[in-house]
Amino acid sequence: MSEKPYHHGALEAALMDAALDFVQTSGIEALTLRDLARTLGVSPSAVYRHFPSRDHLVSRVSQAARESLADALLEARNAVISNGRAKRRSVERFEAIGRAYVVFATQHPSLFAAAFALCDVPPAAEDNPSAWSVLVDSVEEMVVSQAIPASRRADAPIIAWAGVHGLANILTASIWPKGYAFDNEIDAVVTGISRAIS
Amino acid sequence: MSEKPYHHGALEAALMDAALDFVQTSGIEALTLRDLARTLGVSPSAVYRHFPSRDHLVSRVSQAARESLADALLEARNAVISNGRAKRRSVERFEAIGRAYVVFATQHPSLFAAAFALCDVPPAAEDNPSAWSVLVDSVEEMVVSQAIPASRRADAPIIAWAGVHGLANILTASIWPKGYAFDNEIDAVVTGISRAIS
DNA sequence: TGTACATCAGTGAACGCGCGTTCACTGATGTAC
DNA sequence: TGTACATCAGTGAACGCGCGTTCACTGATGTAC
Repeated sequence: MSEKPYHHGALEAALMDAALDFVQTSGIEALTLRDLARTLGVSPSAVYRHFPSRDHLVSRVSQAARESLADALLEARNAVISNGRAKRRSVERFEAIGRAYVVFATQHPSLFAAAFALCDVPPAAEDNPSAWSVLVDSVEEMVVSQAIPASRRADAPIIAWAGVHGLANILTASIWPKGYAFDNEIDAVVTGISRAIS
Repeated sequence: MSEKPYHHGALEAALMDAALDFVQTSGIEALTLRDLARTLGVSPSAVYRHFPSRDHLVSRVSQAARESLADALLEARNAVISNGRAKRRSVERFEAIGRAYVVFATQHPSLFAAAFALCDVPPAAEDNPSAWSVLVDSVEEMVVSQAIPASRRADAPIIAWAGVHGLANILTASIWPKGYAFDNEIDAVVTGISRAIS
């Protein structure tokens, strides 16, 4: 470690990394410019060279969280090795995305919450990759393979997203009703979604 | 207005009312003891006569929000006038609950968020009424009327809750994907749930 | 019914804290000739 | 290749702010006799 590690260095990237680290353990609401600067051994005002305000930083971090969720979905979808035909295969890929959505949320609850945190500053660019696009593409794949009827094309994405997003929130917000223990809530919801859109 | 409106008065109830009012417009995270006291014309320390800490107040407010959600569900369910038989009627009541859940969220987004806010202080009593109980009862009603198979009894509540909770969050968090406008997203999800559990 | 006293719901000043942001600045880096 | 200068990414002190909570207190209410 040099004494001036970021002078004319990659402070912006380091800020993003440190912010994401922090968010994973403490949540995005607790994210603080001063604490972040402290972590990197930099003065609070240095942050303003790279972000106009805390809100802009938060917006960027939130987007990064969304993109890493989307990455996880793509990875899970691409990992599916199906020995079925196109029809069966398209459904397996779709269900892999759904499962991955909930798994990501339970494994990184604070990151998941940050991804959908309310934010005054709109994102400067589109999400890349975008979880919504991954979902819509997957539905289209199922329509093409005739796994689901074309008439469900419009509604299937919102039905699917609502299901996994709801389960993800329920599981991560620790609002699970007491006395009810499901081992297979992910399976129940994902297969329920498949029935709903068939 | 007397000069000492709450001296030996109903400060606790007034605090809860004012807190719920505040939360509806500004969100529960922004709720502040000092601001609340200011609103009621009372000193900040007076609040400590009724709540050991801010977190305890927040916990109570969150529970009150959950209970008013449950009230809305019951009201919607009881308002259903069905001229069908028990089987059809039980489904109509079930779907009314689902719609009411999402409608409540869109009409009172901050209250809805407060209902499920993370909270260090656990509720002192059970929710009364409890939205989860309303849902479970409704599923049971459908099983008894043979609207859904008994084999779905265990999974139906979580499938249904996930669906409406997800849609409610998506609609109120203003994370709706741009370029997609649904008029009937509530219908799509509620009827999707019915298919999923049939 | 009146009085002495205990209880209890408030007051108001103070505490320590950490935040986001601004400002004048410094010193390293990059550039033109 | 060396030098003069502009640019730019940092520093560090300061600002105003409002928070949750504590404390010794006061004065109204309720109670026993």
